[in-house]
Amino acid sequence: MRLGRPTKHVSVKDVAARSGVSFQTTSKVLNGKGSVSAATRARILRVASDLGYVPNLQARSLVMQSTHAVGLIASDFSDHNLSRFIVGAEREARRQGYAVIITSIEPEGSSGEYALPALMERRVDGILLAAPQIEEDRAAARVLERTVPAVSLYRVPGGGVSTAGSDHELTGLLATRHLISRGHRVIATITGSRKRRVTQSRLRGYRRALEEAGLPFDAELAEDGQWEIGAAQAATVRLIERRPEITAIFAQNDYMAIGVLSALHSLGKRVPDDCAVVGCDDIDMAPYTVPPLTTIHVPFFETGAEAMRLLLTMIASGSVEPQALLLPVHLIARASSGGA
Amino acid sequence: MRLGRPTKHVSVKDVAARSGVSFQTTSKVLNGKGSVSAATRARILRVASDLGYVPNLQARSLVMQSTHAVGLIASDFSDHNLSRFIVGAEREARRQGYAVIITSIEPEGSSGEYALPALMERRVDGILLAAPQIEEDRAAARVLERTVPAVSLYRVPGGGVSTAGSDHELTGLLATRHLISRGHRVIATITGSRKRRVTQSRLRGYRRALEEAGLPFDAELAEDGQWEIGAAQAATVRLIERRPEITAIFAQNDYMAIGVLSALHSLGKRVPDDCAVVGCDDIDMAPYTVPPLTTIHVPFFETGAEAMRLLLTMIASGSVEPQALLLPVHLIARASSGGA
DNA sequence: GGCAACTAGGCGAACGTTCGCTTAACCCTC
DNA sequence: GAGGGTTAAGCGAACGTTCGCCTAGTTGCC
Repeated sequence: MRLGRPTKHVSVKDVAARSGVSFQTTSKVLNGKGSVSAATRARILRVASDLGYVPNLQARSLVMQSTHAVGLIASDFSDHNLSRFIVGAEREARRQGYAVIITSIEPEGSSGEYALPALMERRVDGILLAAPQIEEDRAAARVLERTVPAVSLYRVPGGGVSTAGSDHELTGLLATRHLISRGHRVIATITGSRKRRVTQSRLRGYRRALEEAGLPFDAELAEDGQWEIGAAQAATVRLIERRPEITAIFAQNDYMAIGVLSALHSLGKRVPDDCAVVGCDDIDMAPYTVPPLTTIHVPFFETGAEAMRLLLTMIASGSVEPQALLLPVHLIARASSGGA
Repeated sequence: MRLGRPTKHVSVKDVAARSGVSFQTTSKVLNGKGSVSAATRARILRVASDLGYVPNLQARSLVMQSTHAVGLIASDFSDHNLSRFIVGAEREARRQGYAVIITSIEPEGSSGEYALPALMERRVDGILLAAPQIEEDRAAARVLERTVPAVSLYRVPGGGVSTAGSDHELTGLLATRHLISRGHRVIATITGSRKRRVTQSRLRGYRRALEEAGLPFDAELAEDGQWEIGAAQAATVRLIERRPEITAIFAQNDYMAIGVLSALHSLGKRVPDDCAVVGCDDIDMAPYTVPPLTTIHVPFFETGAEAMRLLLTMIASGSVEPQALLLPVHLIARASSGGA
């Protein structure tokens, strides 16, 4: 049984006292700076390890004026794509010796309300934004432009903040082109939340592909699925009832595509024979849906890593010119579009 | 266009200088301590807000000897269940004004190697462990027992660390009982990694249910699916080929259950008529698989919140008696077991 | 009108670092 | 043997806070 409080932390002064030198000399040794004789250096190092010395980064960052920590503001960690992004970002940060402080914000919440001030208080060296709410948060945008380097997954009002993401228009384009090349002429689409930029970009890609093929755009073929399985399922039912001649559906993400598959199944439609389905994102479940889902691979992991890399570069260089990173996407053909 | 570096942070001294008082008095006002006249209090607050003063938590924690930050060590954020857990934990931490620093560790990595020292350097007040590797990491366990309050999702060697989790044996029991009550007699199971405790607990529940019903346990009916869709799919094929009389499969998580569904589909077996399927975890996709998946609901979100609550209580009270939190689970019957 | 009690605010120290400057001792060199 | 250069180590200050103690000035009371 343990009794009492965890052991007190040992400081550089404790190490110094035990080795009979000043604490500044100890600091020099521990940082490999200044000139210290081999004998005392060895002695100090031994004592430090004996005592279990662990440097206090709080104190260090106070004098260094840099915490080597970045903040990550996310809307919802349990979103699968977002968590891939976070994994990529965290790993890159770790590789470069940065800590990551996370704060999630509620779906309706603004980042300026809690998350941003909380991170500023902790004096993070930079901020990675992965919350779509920022697209409408002018107050937060103003703060971000002035105070700390930031990279966002979504466009920040004013455009003064760097962004990183994949080519969403290309995503819509590739998906729709694929369906057209398979001979489909009546292609419906289920979109994410309409007010989001991703949605608009992917929709633009969809329309461009139709145009290329000389097919008309029909607003009745586009339903709002709000990024949710259930909503997409309902949207699919509405779509098919309204327009039975539909032979293909492009869902703006794989989650919704799963809802589409589920709806088609319950309507007695065979996939891909009666209706083909293409999703977006390439979640790791995509190869295992029934039937396996054709989708556009979106490099979330790499986006996270690249976004973090950009952020850390900005921090290191002190540069503030906003950049816009755009990562490529590609189609993965599986059975749901008669693909493989 | 922005030019130059982000603005320098304003300190309590800056505020003091502008208000014509000592910085200590400013500190008092900002913290609501000590007695200050209404006039100067108002003046100081105005100046602070004009200058955009943001307290520096680094400096504060240096003197307070507490960072109000906790570390979270996870194996893989993109694991859906884990991210639910993290969301719950983060939200509870935020509610209580704590920051969360995340570090993930690679599948083979030990937490002692990087994650633990990194968090100790940052002087976190406590650590939440969500990495199964800890079950075999004696070195990390030793560090944890001595230095900092911790709560783990997995049992830590030595047992000196509090744990939080759901009742895994009950999980296996409920799932198997359900299948038995539906008339099944040859029930296979697909397990997670064999060396993990969860796997053993769920397996124990499975065996207990069989025993209760007077059914024999047959090792040939238990296949290792390693928590992965693909492996589960392959395992299902092996299982069905070896024992065509199987009429039900209990998968130790929903991911693997999806692999099972996919395998059964490709084998031409109808679910639930030819073979019933039950999963575990109740991921949000479970209602939308084809057919909808019967599963055991595991409260990951609540587990995260409760684990964090326990951790913060331990921190606040200075108590170190290890506790073990066990959250209840329940069955959700859907079509894959002929349920609803 | 003298003394206690309170109020408003100042001051010094501490938390654990890093950094630049100074000092003491030693070794060369002319 | 005096001067200059080098090396090893110490010292003071700073980073931005909080905290306890001290001191003037005001008020209240008998």
